[in-house]
Amino acid sequence: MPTSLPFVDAPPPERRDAARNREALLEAAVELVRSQGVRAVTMEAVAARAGVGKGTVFRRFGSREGLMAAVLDRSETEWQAAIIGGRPPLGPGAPPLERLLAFGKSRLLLNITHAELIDAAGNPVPPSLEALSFNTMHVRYLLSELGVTGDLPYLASALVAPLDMVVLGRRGARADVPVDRLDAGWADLVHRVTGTT
Amino acid sequence: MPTSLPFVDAPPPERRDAARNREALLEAAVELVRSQGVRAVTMEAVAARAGVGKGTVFRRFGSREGLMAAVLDRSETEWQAAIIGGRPPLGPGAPPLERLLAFGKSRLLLNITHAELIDAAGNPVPPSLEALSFNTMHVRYLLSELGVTGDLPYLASALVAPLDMVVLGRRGARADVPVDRLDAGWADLVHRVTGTT
DNA sequence: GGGCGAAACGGACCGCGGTCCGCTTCTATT
DNA sequence: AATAGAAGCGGACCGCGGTCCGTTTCGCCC
Repeated sequence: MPTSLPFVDAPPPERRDAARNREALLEAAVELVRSQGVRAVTMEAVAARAGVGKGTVFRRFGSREGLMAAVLDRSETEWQAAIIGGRPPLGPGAPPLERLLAFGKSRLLLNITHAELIDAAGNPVPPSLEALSFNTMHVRYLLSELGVTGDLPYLASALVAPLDMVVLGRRGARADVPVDRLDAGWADLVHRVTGTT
Repeated sequence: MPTSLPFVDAPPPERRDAARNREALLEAAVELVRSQGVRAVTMEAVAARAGVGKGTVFRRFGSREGLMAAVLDRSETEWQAAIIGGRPPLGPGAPPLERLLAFGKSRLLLNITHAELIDAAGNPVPPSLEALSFNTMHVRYLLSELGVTGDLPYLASALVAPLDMVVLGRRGARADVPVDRLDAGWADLVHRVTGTT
């Protein structure tokens, strides 16, 4: 008798050695980022440090971007938890507008902090319905709470975009603009879009 | 006696062979893009097609991104001319709001058309005050014409961002969203930001 | 035309991301 | 414990972006 009843059609679990290697690789990657910066994280270096072959890194994470995304995922998950179930004004409990502004500021800071990593993580793999990222979903929800009408998915993307631009640094705001100003600018943008004062 | 008086401190002109090679390389690159797509444009392929060495390509364009930017520059310049001095509503003559909306639609289409190329061109080289790209400068100007007050540089970037997001495809709108909707969404955004109906 | 310094050239070379495939290790089953 | 077949492994190999430096070409001046 199996120790736990599997869900029907559940994908077979990861083999034990595979899981061990995944963990070792992730830890190696995190440590390399911490000690030598994102640029030093080559697939071979990570493999060597984890004591496995290069092929294994690619099997587990698919690509360098995938590996970076996995590294990023740790802090990102934590942050998302703070949004979903944390304390106000980031988490539920505060009025929507306040939450929205807090979200923007927090996301901005996070983007700046993890700029290199986010950049190295690139686009998430699936080119399909990932349009509904966590960020846009959340903003979209807050907009609806605020009673904003219109193409909410689009408006949400449009609001999130300037926050990301800072990181991508592409044809837009530059890093030498002080954070306060970016934050203030975004707040103004939010007010204009939501029609609040 | 020199055939033309040089400007003071003007950088020495390009040597004749250098100019010839630049032209040949650019033509080779354009032709490769046209016939085989952006992905096929490897530095070695371009060099071979132009009948020069690989090193020359790098000397002229610095990097693959630089080369792509140079290729892109051709159509981009033409487009910019249409904005600056073309016929209304894109060019001067139409009311600012109309121009702004025309700009958005046009830019959106252009971004979609040249998506691969723009992506391959990456960030422009100088990480300095390039905050003032042509697009943001123009939007900023139109906003001021509309009498919008506030942090105009920021608002301009924020408006341009969603247009670019389509291309970068990052954590935002996806390619499978119909263009009309992107256009309509952007128009709505403009109205909200500018406080117009 | 000849000579000279500077600019440009070209291709061998390097590092890294990514693939491939023969070999090893795990685990379910009896 | 033995076994079989699937899952995982690893490192040789490839292609491309980018660098380097000895050689060639250019164009100015005599």
